Amino acid sequence: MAITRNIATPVKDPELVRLRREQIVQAATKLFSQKGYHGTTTREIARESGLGTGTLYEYVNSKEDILYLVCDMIHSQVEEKLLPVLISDAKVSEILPMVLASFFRVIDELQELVLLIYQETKSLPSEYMHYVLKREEEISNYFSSILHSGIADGSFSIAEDVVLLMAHNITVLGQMWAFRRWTLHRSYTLEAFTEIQTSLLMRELCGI
Amino acid sequence: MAITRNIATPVKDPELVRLRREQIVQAATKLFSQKGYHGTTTREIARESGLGTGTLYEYVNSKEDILYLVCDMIHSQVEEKLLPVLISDAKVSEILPMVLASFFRVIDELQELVLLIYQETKSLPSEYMHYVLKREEEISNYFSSILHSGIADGSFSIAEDVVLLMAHNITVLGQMWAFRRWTLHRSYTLEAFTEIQTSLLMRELCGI
Amino acid sequence: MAITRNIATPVKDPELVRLRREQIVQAATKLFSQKGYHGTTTREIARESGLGTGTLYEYVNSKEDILYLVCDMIHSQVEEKLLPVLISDAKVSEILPMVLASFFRVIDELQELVLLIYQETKSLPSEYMHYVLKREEEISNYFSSILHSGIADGSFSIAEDVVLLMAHNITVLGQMWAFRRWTLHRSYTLEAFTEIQTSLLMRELCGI
Amino acid sequence: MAITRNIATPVKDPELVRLRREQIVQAATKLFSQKGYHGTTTREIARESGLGTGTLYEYVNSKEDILYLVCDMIHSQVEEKLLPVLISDAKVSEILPMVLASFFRVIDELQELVLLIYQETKSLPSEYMHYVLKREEEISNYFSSILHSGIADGSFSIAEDVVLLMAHNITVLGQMWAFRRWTLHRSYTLEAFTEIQTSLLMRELCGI
DNA sequence: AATGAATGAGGATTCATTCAT
DNA sequence: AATGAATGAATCCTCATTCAT
Repeated sequence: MAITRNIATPVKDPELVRLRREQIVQAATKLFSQKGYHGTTTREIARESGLGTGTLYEYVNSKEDILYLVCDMIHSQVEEKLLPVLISDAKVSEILPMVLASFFRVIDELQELVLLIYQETKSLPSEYMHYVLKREEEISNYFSSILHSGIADGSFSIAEDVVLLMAHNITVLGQMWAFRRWTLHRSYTLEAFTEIQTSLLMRELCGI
Repeated sequence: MAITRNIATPVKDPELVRLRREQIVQAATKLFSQKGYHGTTTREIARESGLGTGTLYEYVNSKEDILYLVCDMIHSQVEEKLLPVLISDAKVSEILPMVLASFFRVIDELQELVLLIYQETKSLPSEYMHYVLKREEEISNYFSSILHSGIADGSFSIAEDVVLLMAHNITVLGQMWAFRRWTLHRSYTLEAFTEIQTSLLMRELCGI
Repeated sequence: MAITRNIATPVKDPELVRLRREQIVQAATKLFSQKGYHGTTTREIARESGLGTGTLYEYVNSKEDILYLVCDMIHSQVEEKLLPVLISDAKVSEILPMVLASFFRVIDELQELVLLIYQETKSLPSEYMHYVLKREEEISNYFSSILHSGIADGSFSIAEDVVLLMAHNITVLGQMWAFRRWTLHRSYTLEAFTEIQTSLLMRELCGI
Repeated sequence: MAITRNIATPVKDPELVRLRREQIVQAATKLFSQKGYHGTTTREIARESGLGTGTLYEYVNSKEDILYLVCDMIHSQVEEKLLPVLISDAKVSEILPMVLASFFRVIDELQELVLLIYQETKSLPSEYMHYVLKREEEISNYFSSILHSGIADGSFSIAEDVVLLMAHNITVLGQMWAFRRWTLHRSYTLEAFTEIQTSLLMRELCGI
């Protein structure tokens, strides 16, 4: 379960808080994607959320809070789409390609948001950054654990100390589909991209 | 030869322009790395450059110009450090590891700057972005051409249509050393990182 | 009914908008008269209006907007003072002297403002200028219609194609009382000025 | 002979000063006409003059000096074109229409400049304004003296105390051709304008 | 709980003028 | 006498945040 930073609010009803923050995050996500964090004003976020300028600040203490909530939400979405596949009880060597395919598909669907995270994380105050990076790391961890299982059952022939790096490689190569899209989409479909990356990875893992 | 966007200036002596812009870029690079593009004021850049507020604007037309110059300079530095190795006339299968080592070393040295590019390119107006992305692509192209040679002389056994993607993979995995440093540097030294990435790559390339 | 350019504002209560803009216009009018448009800063206008710097910009989008509002208001004042006389149902040959007297009196009262319009209209962006010139023309039109009636009922013996020019002459000779005041006020009282101009005009009109 | 304010210069050769100031005034006149006084920078004036930024300030002490020189030059041009006609020794009643025709023609030729004076005189510091207004008044004086002669020889039947005002009227109605041109030129040619204004004036003067 | 008007610190940019060469 | 690089005070405008209603 992901650790999430608490954000203070004077509003008592927690369900209402959840609802309003959802409105805010949805609006902010849209605007940040279009115009960037710095290019978006809190007024715009309020309007897009359907809230008053003041109301926004009942549910959030600063613009940075909003960015944090957005980042948090994006990670949740990635995880949410990834988890079902991870739980499957197929053989490891079969799971990995499936997970990769899901992962790349998620990235493809959430392109704008992945981009957003890459570009705006550094705008967060460092205390928030901690949380966001933690979430980011969790994704790598999924791949790590698959790799470990694969080594354990003999499917993969790589050294233990390579695992961590490979997990990062996978994560970053997936995200690359979002942040290098202008170039990559010209030459590859998502399917081609997925197939090539998967087969390259299998060559690394199986030495074939 | 890199195409570079011309930036208008009323100053006539081109040598002086070069000199002052160097001061400006150096100051801006430092400040942007520390506080981000949006977190840095033009006044700070001027002061750090040792110029008056007005003088800054004799050499640059906007804050965005400065960011562009910074990006441009960073790419130049990467290329400058990369080129000597690329020119070497060793066998392709020997060149690649050398190039990788150089590339990763450059990234390591210019960490802050690579990070900077990743985070701030999107703050450029689109006309500038064009140039910056072009430069970025040139780096991938170096790797592409090495891969092509390797295929040609039989050193590498990969399909032609995989080349482009692999070149991007290499570029991004290198840059990852900068933008995931907080995690990676905890577990790997630059040397270990280089060695693992190289060997993984050779497995992909040679099918061993 | 005068067409007036709409100026966007985020403030919702139209009555408040009216009130605040009135404050702003009053302050700006005073300052522009004293120091000219370019010599007045937006901060000064804000302070003189009793508003914060930021508040000013809730009711106005630029300094040019303020100038526009000032011009608009001046024309409204001139018209407001002129209309009662125009509506009177006296004979045309009697109305004209009355209208002239009113017109010159208005100019005398609003001297500074008339001057202001003459000097600063050209500082408006062309889209605004359109509106201001339209308003200006309306004043000439009042005189035109009086002259036409006079011709129709035989009071005035001038050709139809002279009417327009005479209307302009009247307008400009009136405004002259404001923009040549330094010289004229030395030699004539408003009453003398009015009497002479009126009698000269009647000679033109009646050929006497 | 017009009194002209002296402007200090470190340059010794008076002929050179005259030459350079001519360049400056010509450049400034063009630019002020196009973009207004405030919209024109001293740098632009220097460039258009073919001088260096610094050189400009060898011949002029401030931007206001330039405006003054421009105003002065415009008045000289008006006078220069007007004088030949004034000297003529025809009968007064014949001279006036000729003078009017010349005056209106000059205004027509120098439209932009007349406009310029109207709009920018107030930008002058008050000490300069004095001189400019004096020059302006001289033009009225020409008309005054013609009117006086006409009264003296019985051509005109108007009271002495009307003369001054009529002289101003004439001046302003002429200038109107420049500053109301957008409206007037739509309805009248210069010739028609001249003819109507002249005949209206003769009605005033001769009571016919 | 909701609102939106009010605020002022802060930021990018301009430009008349100076002065060393 | 000519130059043009250097300057910083000044300006318009923005926007995150607050607070009275």
